[in-house]
Amino acid sequence: MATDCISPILDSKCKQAFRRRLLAWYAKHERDLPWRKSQDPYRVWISEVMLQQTQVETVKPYFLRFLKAFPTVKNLAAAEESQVLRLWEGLGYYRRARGLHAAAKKIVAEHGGQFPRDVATLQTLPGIGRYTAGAIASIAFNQRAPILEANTIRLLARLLAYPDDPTKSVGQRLLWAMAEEILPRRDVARFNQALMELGSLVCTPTQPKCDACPVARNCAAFQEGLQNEIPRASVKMKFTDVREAVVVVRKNGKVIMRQCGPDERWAGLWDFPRFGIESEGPLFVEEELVAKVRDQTGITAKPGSLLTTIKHGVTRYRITLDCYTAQYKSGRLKGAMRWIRPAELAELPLSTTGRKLANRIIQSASGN
DNA sequence: AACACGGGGCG
DNA sequence: CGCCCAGTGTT
Repeated sequence: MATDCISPILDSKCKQAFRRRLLAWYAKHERDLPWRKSQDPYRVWISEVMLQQTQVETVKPYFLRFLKAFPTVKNLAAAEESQVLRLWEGLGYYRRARGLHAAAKKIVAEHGGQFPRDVATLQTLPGIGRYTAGAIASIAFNQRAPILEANTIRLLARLLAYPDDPTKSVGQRLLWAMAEEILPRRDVARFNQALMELGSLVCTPTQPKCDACPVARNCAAFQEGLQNEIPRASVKMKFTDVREAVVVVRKNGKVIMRQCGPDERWAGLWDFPRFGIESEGPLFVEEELVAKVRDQTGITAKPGSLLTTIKHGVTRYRITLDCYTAQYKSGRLKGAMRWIRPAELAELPLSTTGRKLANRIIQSASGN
């Protein structure tokens, strides 16, 4: 066996056998996913961006709805950003939606509405990094471009029995090189998707189905019985607990909302007045609510009942969110704040917590 | 190299 | 409740 190979499967004969086994397996087990109906680069692009850090089952309904609203890159480029965000609502990582919209405009303006075909040019578009560029180039254009993402990191790490954290830069360098080494000359679109499919369906994070794996004989981890230890877990980020409050300030049936700025959480989405809570005890909390509502909105309001408490996580924060009502007393709205009617709430793009709250307001305004 | 960025699914 | 997910961009 050649000693300059990254792994046994990179020996050229083994490599060919590996590809053949993988493709044969994929021919049998390929899932029928909505974005596999065609190789239209627009559809591939939308799906790949939606799939960033988001599971296949979650993406399906969003993809179908999005494609119905914006069937082509021109439709997307011509859309209102708020409409794009509205269709993204609930999917998370909203910068992806803004990037998609900006990239669509750029493709129309600078590329005549035609998708770039090469990895380097694809990577100049917002929201398209090394993985997504490789995915579009290979899947839509069958270019010989490697990909590396959650499924294939795990798969390749096991094939190599790579003992360290494969998400660190050393491991990434190695695995990107391997992802390129194993690429076939043709059929790259199917090959790359087959790698991900195998990682997703067989080479799973826990309880990998090695007995059903077409390339178990190429897998160093399996040969050494290490499939449950590899890949080594990455250092986990620890959560910080924080308390936050949102306040539904009401006046003549309207509520105060604002659009989040470009450099903050939920950029482009609308939100209720929201802030951290430091004090303990209902009296001190009420005092803090009044002060922070006034500071943020310019309005003096009297806090009412605690509507609900929602727990959710954002990055490293574990947030306990208390939702209050409050009644307008005095003052004028400042900055980006707006009075919004309940009916308008339905049209604005909101975060998931914002939507939960908004639904209650819409309900109580229309129903009883 | 470390963080920020969401939210849901699953054991 | 902790881990994981078809990553990207900024610092």
